[in-house]
Order: sequence, then structure tokens, then C-alpha cells
Amino acid sequence: MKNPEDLLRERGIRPTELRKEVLRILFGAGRPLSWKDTFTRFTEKRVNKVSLYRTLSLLEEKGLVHKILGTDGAWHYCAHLVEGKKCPGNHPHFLCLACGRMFCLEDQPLPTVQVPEGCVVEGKQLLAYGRCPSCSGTQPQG
Amino acid sequence: MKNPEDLLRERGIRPTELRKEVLRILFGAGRPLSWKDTFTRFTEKRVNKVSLYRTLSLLEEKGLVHKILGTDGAWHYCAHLVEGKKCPGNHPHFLCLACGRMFCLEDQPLPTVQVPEGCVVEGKQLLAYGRCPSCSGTQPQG
DNA sequence: GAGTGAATGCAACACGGTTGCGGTGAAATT
DNA sequence: AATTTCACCGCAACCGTGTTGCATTCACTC
Repeated sequence: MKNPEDLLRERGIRPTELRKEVLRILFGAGRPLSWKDTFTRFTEKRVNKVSLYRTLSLLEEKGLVHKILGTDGAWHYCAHLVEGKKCPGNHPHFLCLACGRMFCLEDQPLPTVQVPEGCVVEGKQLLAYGRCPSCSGTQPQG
Repeated sequence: MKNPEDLLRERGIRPTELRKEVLRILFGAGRPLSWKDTFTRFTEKRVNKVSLYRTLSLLEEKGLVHKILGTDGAWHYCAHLVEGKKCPGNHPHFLCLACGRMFCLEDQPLPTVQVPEGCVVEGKQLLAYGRCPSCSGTQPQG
């Protein structure tokens, strides 16, 4: 896997400490993180809230991460790797309403959506929500 | 079509003027309206913002309308009729990023989503977004 | 090392939505 | 009809997510 610095340089983004650390956090999580999730993982280093918002937006604009809107109204940013490549984001997601964690459902494609004549589709997202194994009380192993 | 008062009584909801008017607005629109959309349609009568939020939430809880989250983070409430029955909401939606209007795509079902073992799905939503015919500059008739 | 512009930090704001509480008014009871 | 009751509504204040404007700092270039 490429290190955060190289990933940033490839895209013409100046590889600052903040950006590298955010990438490390997102790749390390392996699932989409909200701004809040990311913020709380800066325990020691205390990051500025605006800088974090700007960094997440930048990474998304430059195509290094993808974002998904949760039913809680918060964007979740995802940078995990799939078969060595950055997760492309074109798949459904599952949001746990109890703990707020979001998961990528990478094995499934997004369906084709038929839109009315003249509509131009720029993107789409499919979100399932409910309870994750940890929160449903019906975990496979008891 | 039943009038708003009967619809409310059937569900054990006290049929106040505000609730009847909100239902009239939502049924009249024929597409999902945000709080803001609904608010601005009270031009003459000026409604309290909190009461409108509470009314929309109540109608949704009681199953008279369904709600969809837009990429702008705002909920859209829908109460239109399909073949004489209340629109059930289990279909994709299209959101115009330019004008903010949302449309139901009733002819299509929501796909089945395979979730990890132990996950409990309570709901799902499929949102396509982009530009509606009025905003895309590619309308069928010029 | 000086200059330059991007990146960051700070304060304040915008917007969608909620909470607490007090007043009002319609329905039920006497 | 008067009283009681309680849902409903309105007001003010607040919360969370995210943005904007501007000053400062930092890193890269020359």
C-alpha cells in the first residue's frame, strides 16, 4: 500500500501533517467515518474543527475518498482499500442507527435507476439502516 | 379521495387546522416537500416553525406520510396518492441539486440489499441526484 | 534567507432541527 | 353551562453540522 504522502502528491495535494494524519485515520478505520468520528480520533493532537472539515472536503473533491450521507444528516467519509485499490464508493452502505457506525457493502453494485425524460443523474446512493450485529442482540456467536 | 380530517381521525390524530392544512399542502404538491417548501406555502397564514416541524414528524410517525433525506441534509415529506392510495414510499427518489425539488420514482422497486450476518435492516433508501428537466437545459421540448 | 501563496486557526455565522415551558382552546365531565 | 383537562401551539433558547471571512503561520521557491 502506498503511504499517505505519496497518495497526496500523486493528486497534486500538498502533503501536510494534517492531511496525512486524516488519511491514516480513514484508511485505518476500514469503514466510513463521520467528521465527528474522525475528530474524536485526534485525541492527543487536537485538530481545529474547520481544518478538519476542509481537509475531508478536499480529499473527497480530489477523489481520494468518497462520502455517504447518513440518515442522521451527517456525511461519512471512506478511504478504505479494496483488493489493494482505493474503495470506489459505488456500492450500498449500511448505517447502524444505534451506534452510528457505517459499513460498505462492496460485494453489491448500485442498481440502475430509471429517471424521467430530461433528468440528468450525477450520482446516486443506496443506504440501508437498522442495527449492526453489536447492537441488535442477535450476534452470530451469542 | 378522503379528506384530510377523515385521514387524521382514522389514525387517532386530533384533526386540527394546522394538521389538515399541512396534509392539504402535501397531497396537493404530488411530490416530497421539505420543511422549507412547506413553510413557504403558508404565505397568508404564517405558521410557527416549531409547530410545522412537529406536525411533519407526527404525520410521519403515524404513517400518513413518508420521509426521504436529501443530499442537502434536509428531510422531504411525501403524502401524494398512487392509484387512490397513499404513496407507500418504498421506491427510489430523484433530487434536483439545482432547484431542490424531489420526485418519487414509483414505477421502480427498491433492490434487496445483502447485509452482513447479524445486521437487522429497518429501512433503506435509494436516492439519485442531478438535474431535473427544468434545470438541465435539455428539456424534451426545447 | 526573503518572498509568496497555500494551509491553518479563530470567531462568527448559517441552517436544519430540537427542547422546555407556558398559554390557549377544544373536548370531556359534571 | 361551567369546570376540568390535556393536547396542541407558540415563543425563546439551544444544539449539531457545516461554512465564511480574515488574520496568521508555515512550507516551498527563488
